[in-house]
Amino acid sequence: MRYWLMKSEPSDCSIDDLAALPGQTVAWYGVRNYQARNFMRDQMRAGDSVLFYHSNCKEPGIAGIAKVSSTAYPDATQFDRNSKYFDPKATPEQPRWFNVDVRLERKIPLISINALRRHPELARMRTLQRGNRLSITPLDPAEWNFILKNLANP
DNA sequence: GCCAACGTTGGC
DNA sequence: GCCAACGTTGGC
Repeated sequence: MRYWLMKSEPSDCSIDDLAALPGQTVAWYGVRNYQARNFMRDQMRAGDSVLFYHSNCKEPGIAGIAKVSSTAYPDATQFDRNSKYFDPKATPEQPRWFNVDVRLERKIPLISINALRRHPELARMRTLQRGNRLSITPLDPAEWNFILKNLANP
């Protein structure tokens, strides 16, 4: 079982948007970065734990706890001409992009990026590194445990 | 809305 | 296969 941090722009899908969806589950479509795709396609399994992170917004930070609820399957938006995620080079026979489903476990009081930066235990998190842009990053179990124990208590 | 950092593209 | 130009990300 692995641990992940997944970024979502609240203007696109916020934690409250996720909570309002049927089954509180969302297809994590629209990832168009090969490294992030490979994480989903090759390493994610149902039951993996996820930190749901709000990015590119007024208060960036961890907004909830979630779980991966499916293995990866072809991202439907790559075939949709009307989608901004349409990829003319992708075909159903040779899909390029994949997504998993993510289900909300619980919303938590926002752990801001500043709060995360305050803890030396988390200094190695990819999301906190300068210039990091990956929207999906693995977490060390120790980082997950630290955050859950110290920062995400109900 | 600025801009540094990074990924991708495409000419050569 | 190099690398300059370009587009995107995302914190500030």
